Amino acid sequence: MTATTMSSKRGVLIVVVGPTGSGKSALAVELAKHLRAPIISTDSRQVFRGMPIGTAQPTAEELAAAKHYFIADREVEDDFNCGKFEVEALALLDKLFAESDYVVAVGGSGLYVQALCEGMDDLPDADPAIRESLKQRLANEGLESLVAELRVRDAKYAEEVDICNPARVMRALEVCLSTGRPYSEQRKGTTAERSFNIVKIGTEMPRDVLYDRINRRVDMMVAEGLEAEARAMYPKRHLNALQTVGYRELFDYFDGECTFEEAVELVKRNSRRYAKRQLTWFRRDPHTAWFNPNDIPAILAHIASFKP
RNA sequence: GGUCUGAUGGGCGAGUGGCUUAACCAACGGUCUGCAAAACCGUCUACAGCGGUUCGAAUCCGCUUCAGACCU
Repeated sequence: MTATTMSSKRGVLIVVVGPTGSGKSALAVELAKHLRAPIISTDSRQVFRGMPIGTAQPTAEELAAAKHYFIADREVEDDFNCGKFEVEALALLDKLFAESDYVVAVGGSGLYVQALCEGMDDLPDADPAIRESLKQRLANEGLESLVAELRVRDAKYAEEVDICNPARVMRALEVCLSTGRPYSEQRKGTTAERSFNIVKIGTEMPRDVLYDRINRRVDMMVAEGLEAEARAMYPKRHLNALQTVGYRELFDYFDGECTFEEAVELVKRNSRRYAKRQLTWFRRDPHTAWFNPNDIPAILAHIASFKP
């Protein structure tokens, strides 16, 4: 990014990414305090109310230290996705940058970060009726049937999708059906222009240290009352918001499918796997500079090179 | 000292001469454009050691080492 393009921008969005349990939230608060910046969350689960422990939402202390957005500000019944997030977050940033040179974004949802920084193509939300019928067909006719239809409606995309992945096949079909046009034709893959500069910071640490932190954090969640939180959500377990590590495993325990101890072990394992997937996602972005999350001076120095 | 049993990849655990990548778990790598903490894909070829029998041995025989059980 050149100095001339930078000078036309309104401010700097500091995007903190990294695997779960790597200290993103705490780092974000530190940066927010130093830069007098608000924080917006790029986490697909922390947006919901009623699940503060299992999703490791910022603590009351952290929330008091900086203004947070997209934290526990909607119900689990509400539809939310990366597309909605992009629209709402951009509108919010427009206001925030009117008052602050810096805004910090933190969260572990790679797709949300992508939506915020690169933008999503203009594709429709899922039509509930279409999605439901596709789910039925998947259950009744199998994935092959859906793949066959995709070949007819969008041969190009059928060639490149992972045809073993029902979620991808269904989404493509869903877009074809709701727009009457091939999915691949509408998927531009272009990177949106943003009115602010973006600095991406990744939190990095040795794998064994990370895993140890994750394991201990799960134990802490249990100590803080994860079970009761999950039990309160049990009646809503079919909602997408509850398809979340830390809850699904306890739902299985409530259903008598495993012991409590086994459920907790699974929460740990699935958190580790989630962390690994996050790393795979975030490592791919060459714009991310990786730091030890405790090395605030180095991180601030890096940010300073992107003055608004 | 003697007898017996066992020794399989990080773990568990099949497989008793000739497709076995056993399976599973963990771990690791990867994919990713509206359910993304989701949904997927891939990798990890071991048989305690040595020698022998055989066209061919994880599988049969002998010795060695180790572990366990039992006997004196």
